[in-house]
Amino acid sequence: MAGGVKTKKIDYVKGIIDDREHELMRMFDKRRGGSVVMEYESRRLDIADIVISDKIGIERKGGPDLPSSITDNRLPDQLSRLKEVYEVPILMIEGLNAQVFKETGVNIHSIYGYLAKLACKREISVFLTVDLEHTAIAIERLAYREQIKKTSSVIARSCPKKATLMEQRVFLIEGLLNCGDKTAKILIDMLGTPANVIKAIEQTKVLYTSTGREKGIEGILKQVRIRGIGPQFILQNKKLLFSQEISPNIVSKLTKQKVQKTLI
Amino acid sequence: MAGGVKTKKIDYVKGIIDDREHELMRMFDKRRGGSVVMEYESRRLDIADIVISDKIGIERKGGPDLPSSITDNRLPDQLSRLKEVYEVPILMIEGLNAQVFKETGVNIHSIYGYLAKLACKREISVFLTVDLEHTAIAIERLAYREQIKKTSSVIARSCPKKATLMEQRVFLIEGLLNCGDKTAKILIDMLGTPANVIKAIEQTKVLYTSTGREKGIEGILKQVRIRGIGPQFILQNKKLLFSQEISPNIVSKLTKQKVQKTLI
DNA sequence: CTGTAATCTTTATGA
DNA sequence: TCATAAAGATTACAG
Repeated sequence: MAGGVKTKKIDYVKGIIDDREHELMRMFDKRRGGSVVMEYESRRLDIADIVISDKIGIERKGGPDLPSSITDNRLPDQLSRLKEVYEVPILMIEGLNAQVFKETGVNIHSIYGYLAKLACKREISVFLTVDLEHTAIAIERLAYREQIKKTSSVIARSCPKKATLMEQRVFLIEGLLNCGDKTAKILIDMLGTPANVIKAIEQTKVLYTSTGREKGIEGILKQVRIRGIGPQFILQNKKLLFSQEISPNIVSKLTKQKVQKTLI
Repeated sequence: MAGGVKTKKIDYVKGIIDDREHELMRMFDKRRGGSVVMEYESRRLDIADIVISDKIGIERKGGPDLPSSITDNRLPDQLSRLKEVYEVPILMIEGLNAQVFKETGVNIHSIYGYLAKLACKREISVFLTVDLEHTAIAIERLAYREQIKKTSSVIARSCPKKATLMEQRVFLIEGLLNCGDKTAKILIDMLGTPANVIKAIEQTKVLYTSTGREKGIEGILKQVRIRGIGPQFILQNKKLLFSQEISPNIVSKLTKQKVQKTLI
């Protein structure tokens, strides 16, 4: 191992930083060498301080600067523009501590009142960091999540390799919408295999009243009388399993079409 | 003004506080006399630490406690319950400072990684305070806003999106054997829908050498050239999806056969 | 949640 | 065809 060229894995993320944010850029430079490195582009930005993707725009606000920027209405203005442009607008507050409140003569109530408003309206995500370095780390993490990790990984679905076949099947079917282990177990048990469960969902029809409201279901799954399997279950999972309406884009469209065409 | 009985205007707000939050209650007691006084009720709460209305539930987390509660999955659990019950779930982080990070052995990246996730998903509001007193102030402000001011407080429920359809699909396909988020994402992307992935697995054959060793695969998935999809992947998942060789027994065999027979 | 190490699978290469 | 090594992905575990 000694002398070996054991290469550590490095992920590169991109971002655009307002050209006035000198310290932040220096900090990113300094942090090169970590497991995630930020390859930023410096540019004059009107709306945000840092942009990570089309969706995510960040307004960075130093703790000492926060109170005054609230009272003179600068921050609310910036944020209202931010939220109009970015789907995920983030206010990043850096280094807010007791000291800050001591020094500024601003009424504490106005500051927390404003933060309370943000929390209630839920239009902006508030992100707090301790100091400049942590701000950089936080931005790296946001970029990593947005650019590298992408797939939700909402719950890391690690099905133990040593599980029985039945357990693995239940686990798979649990991935359906509105389906916990209980429902999954019964479905597998009734229909035999996961493939049959899929097929059953495909072949089950939703019945409507004359006014267009869902009335019930018709088909195989009607006979499986368990709570939780009704029109909603069928509709949602049909969409999940079969709907073609989405346009993903990792691979070239041509290759994709070629591959999909070979499916019978 | 001197000697006059000019009564200061006082607003009274109400809240329910978990009976284990002693310091917080003491702090509210101490603050009586301010322009907003909290008339709290102490009660054992299961899912929040402070409740301000049927809409707003607050989970209070001390800075020093934050890192560990993330790594052992306590916080994610608490928050997921919180957001199920309250329309406006709030995580209140108190006294997060440099000291805190020094003391815990937890990786900084983990903490900001989790906060980044919260910010991106926008399911809960994060509220930061400097210390206990400020936590009390913040809660007063929230309550004031909700109970007294009332104006337009309630959220626009902007993006209720729990997860995108794509994420749900990846989640489902991850249930296959030897399939993590990477492989799942590519499969969905290539084949369009989960149903197509299943179909593709069904239609892919495993090739053997004359001596009976697995040589490769033939079919649609051959064209999806990614590491991780070979004979093993096909064999294991075919068994998972299609093999009928198992006999579970929740339901009577007769019913089961009747149901399965109706599948085309 | 992140980092790292261990394990497994496919793929490329050489005999 | 077999054997081995390299590359990539997933799983398990610790902090």
